[in-house]
Amino acid sequence: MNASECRSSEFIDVTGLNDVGSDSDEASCGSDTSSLLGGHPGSNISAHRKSSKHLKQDIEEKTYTEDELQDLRLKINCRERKRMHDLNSALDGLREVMPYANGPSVRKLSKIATLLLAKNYILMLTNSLEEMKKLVGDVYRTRPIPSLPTIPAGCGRLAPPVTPMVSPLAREIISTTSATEVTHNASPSTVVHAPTASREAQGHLLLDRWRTPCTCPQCHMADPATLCLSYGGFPFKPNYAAPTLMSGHSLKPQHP
DNA sequence: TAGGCCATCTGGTCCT
DNA sequence: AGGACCAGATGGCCTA
Repeated sequence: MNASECRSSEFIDVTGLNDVGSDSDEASCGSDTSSLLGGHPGSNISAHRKSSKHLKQDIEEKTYTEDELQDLRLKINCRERKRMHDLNSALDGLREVMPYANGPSVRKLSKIATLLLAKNYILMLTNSLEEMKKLVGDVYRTRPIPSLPTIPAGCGRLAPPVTPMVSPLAREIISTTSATEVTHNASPSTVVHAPTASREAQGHLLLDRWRTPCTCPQCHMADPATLCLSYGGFPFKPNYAAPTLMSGHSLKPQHP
C-alpha cells in the first residue's frame, strides 16, 4: 500500500466525529505533501518498509533519498492514523451499547469516560446476574416453576431518555448506581422498548431500575412471583451497593 | 484565557 | 524485515 492508496481508503470517518482530525488529515496528507504522494513510481519503497529502528539506520547510512524517506514517513503516519481511527470506531461501538443518552444533540462521552463507564457497567451487570441467579434458585426451591415464559428479544430494554442535551438527569444517571438498560438477551441491537412515562417520570424510572416496569406486554404479569427477566416483576431491590458508574475518575460533567 | 479533549506525527520497542 | 503497539510532543478546537 503506497501513500496515495492509504489516503483513498483510510479517511472513511465512520463516526463522523473526527471533524478536527479531518482537517489535520487534509493538512498532513494533503496539499503540502501532494507532490510526494505517488511521486516515485519506479522506487521499490514498498518493499523496504522499515521500522523506525531500521529507518534510522538507513538514514545514517544514507540508503534513501530525502524524497523516499519522506514518502516512507507518510506511509508510516498513514498506518498509525488508520490504527487510531479503528480504535475510535471501536470506542464508538462501545458508546452505542452504553446506558447513556446518545442522541444527536448529546455530546458524546470522552474516551476515558467511555472506558470507565463500560467497566462499571459490566461490574453492575455481573452483580445483577448474580442476584438473579440467587433469586431464581430461591424461587425454584420454594415454588417450582414448570417453564419460564418466552421473552421476546429486546424486551425490557429501556430507551435512553430523549433529551436535547446532557441534562442534569443524564448526569445523575451517570453519577448514581442505576442502569438505564436491562436486556433480556445479549444482543444490544434488538427492539427498544421505550418507556411511555413523562420526562419526569422517566427520571424516576431510570434511577430506580429495580422497579422499572417493562412496557412489554409479556412483562405485565399479574403475579409478581412469575419470573420476568426484565426485573420489572421483582418486588425487591438488590442489597448490593452498585458502584458509581464513573467512580475512580473525576469526570467533568458533560455540558450541552 | 486556561484547561480539557482530541488528532496527528514521530521515534522506540515488541512481535511474527 | 515489516508491521503493530505505545507514549511523548504538538497544535487545534471548544467551553467555562
